[in-house]
Formats: sequence, structure tokens, C-alpha cells
Amino acid sequence: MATADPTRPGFQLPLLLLAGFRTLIDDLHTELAREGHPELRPLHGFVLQAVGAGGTTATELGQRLGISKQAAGKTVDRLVAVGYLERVDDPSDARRRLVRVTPRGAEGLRRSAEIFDRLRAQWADTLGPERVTALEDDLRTMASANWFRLDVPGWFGG
Amino acid sequence: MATADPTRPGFQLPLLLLAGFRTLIDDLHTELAREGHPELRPLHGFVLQAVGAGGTTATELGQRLGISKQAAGKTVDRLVAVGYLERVDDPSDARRRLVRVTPRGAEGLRRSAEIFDRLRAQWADTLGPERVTALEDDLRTMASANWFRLDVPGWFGG
DNA sequence: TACGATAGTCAACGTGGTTGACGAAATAGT
DNA sequence: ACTATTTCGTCAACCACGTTGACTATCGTA
Repeated sequence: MATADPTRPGFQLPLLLLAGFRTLIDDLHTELAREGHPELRPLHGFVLQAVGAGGTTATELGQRLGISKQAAGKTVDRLVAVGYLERVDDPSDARRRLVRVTPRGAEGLRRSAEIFDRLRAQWADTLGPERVTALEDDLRTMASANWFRLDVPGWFGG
Repeated sequence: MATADPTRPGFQLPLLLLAGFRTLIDDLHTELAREGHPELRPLHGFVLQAVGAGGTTATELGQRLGISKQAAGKTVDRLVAVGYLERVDDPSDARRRLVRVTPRGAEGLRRSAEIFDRLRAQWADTLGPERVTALEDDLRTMASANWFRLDVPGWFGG
């Protein structure tokens, strides 16, 4: 009895959560690549989302994503390199470099949102809409989602 | 309207799944560190589990985890360095190096399983046992969990 | 004006992954 | 028995994503 039974309940839950997430993300990027955005990587959609329509700075982005400003800066570098973000100087503060979503970035984000909606609809077709809603409600209850601010001002369009 | 509304349903689902997973894993490692296993990192439990009681090789481990044999080998290196795995020569095949869980590894695995069980019990307390079961059933249905073989022979205790 | 807080960047490092190449050992085929 | 192929492990180079610490430039304020 050197190892624990992997079918025991406790082990399944995290695995299933991860598998669900991965399935969604894999499907998203398969579809995104087909629709002309092959360079968008798993986390990029969330980063683009976190930058928002109004733009941000690397430091603020790091706070929103719960990572260091240096890590946020490097991620911005990569997104700039593939044309989804751009950096502009802030005329009112020479220390700051505003990060903004480019038109191509906005296009990719729009497609991501559409694909996610379609994937959620597939879940609703298979499980029934009320089970998907229940699943989301339960996860919202358990996942003290503080590590990723879904309600950050600036995430909304316009 | 440069960005999509982050509160739209499709965007919530992957975020919530990830948040649920992260919450579980973070709680696990907080507790594991408290119980004498601070060097166990997020994926190590799954790797230990995948090695199983009978031992494996790096190549086989890579197949079980869905990663390259080289990546599996590096992960084994790290686990060996912290004393959770060991490598022994295979007397029947000089090419192979058997990877085995050490007593300390088995101990960490046992504690992980116990903690996961406790965490799942907390979920059941908050949501009700039937909702946790439903959540697992639904995820099993949607997450075509092929990327991670939960039913690999050898995962069960000796 | 001098000082403390803030923004961004650089460097070094850790972890988890990839591919390609390669030697050594096992195995299959003639 | 010998050659040809497959398999196992490893090395090297590289990438994505994260960390800390240190440092400069700039801003805001006492």
C-alpha cells in the first residue's frame, strides 16, 4: 500500500476541475487558430481581457492578474511582439507606459468571447442549462476567486 | 467597445474552473507544508501518483502524464533531489532506469490524499454532498479526460 | 529643495514544458 | 551470427511563465 487509491473522491475533484479547464482552453485555441489567431496562447486571452478597453500599465496589470509587475511586463512584451498590444507614453506621467489593446487584439478578444460562448452552449446542450448554471454557482461559492479579479473596473468595454 | 464583456457567460466558466482548481491546490500545499512537506510542489502529487507503487520508467511516466519523456525525466530529477523518488537500475534491461516512490514519497502521497479528502468534505459541507457529486459527474462528462489517464494500471496500491 | 513613493526595466534564477541528436542496449530478421 | 531497427535515457538548446533583488527616472509632497 505504498500509494493512495487514485479513485478516492478527494483526488478526482481537482483532476476533474483541471481537465474541464484544459478541455475548454484546448478547444478555444484549436478554434482560434482556425479563425486566424494561431499565435494567441492559453493565457493571452485573459491578459487581453485584463488590459481592457481603457488601457493599463504593467504594474496595474500585474495587480489585476495577481502576478509581479515584472512578470506582467514580460507578458506584455510577448503580446506586443505578436501585435495584440501596444505601448504608448503617458503624456501626464513620464514614468508610465500605457499598455493598450490593438485592433488586432480586440479582434482576437472578440473571437475568444464568441468561442467561449459557443463552448458553454455545448456544455448546456449536453448537461442541461440548469446544471451548467449550478456548476458555475457552486464554483463561485467555493473558489474564493480573489486571485483573479473578475470585477476590476476597466474590464468592461467603452 | 474594444473588449468583450468579461461577465458574459462563456468567460466565467473557464475562470471558475481554474479558480476552483487553484483554490484546492493552494489549500493542499498550505496544509502539506504545515504537515512537514514544504518542498512538495503543485504537480508533484500527481507525478507521484502516476509513478505508482510498482514503479515506472521516465518514458512510461511521460506517456501517462501526456508529456515528453525528457520533461518526465526532468521532473523525476527534481523529485529525486528532494527525496520523494529514487532511480534504480533494471537488472533485466540495462537501458531502463526504474523510478520508484521512496518511503518519504509514499508518506507525502498519503497525506495529499487525506488532505484532498478533507477539502472535498468541506465542499460537501458547504454545497451539499449531492451537488459535489453532480459537479464531478458533469465534469467527467465534459472533460474528455484523455490527456490524463485516471485509470492507468499501476496507480493502485500494491 | 530634498525625500519618499511609484513605474519600468535589467539580471539571475526556478520550474515545467518542447525538439533534435545521440549512444547504448535490446530485439527482429535474414 | 550479424545486421538492422527500435527503444531508453540523456544532453543541449530553447521557450513560456513566474519569482526576487537592484537600480534609474520621475512624481508628489513636507
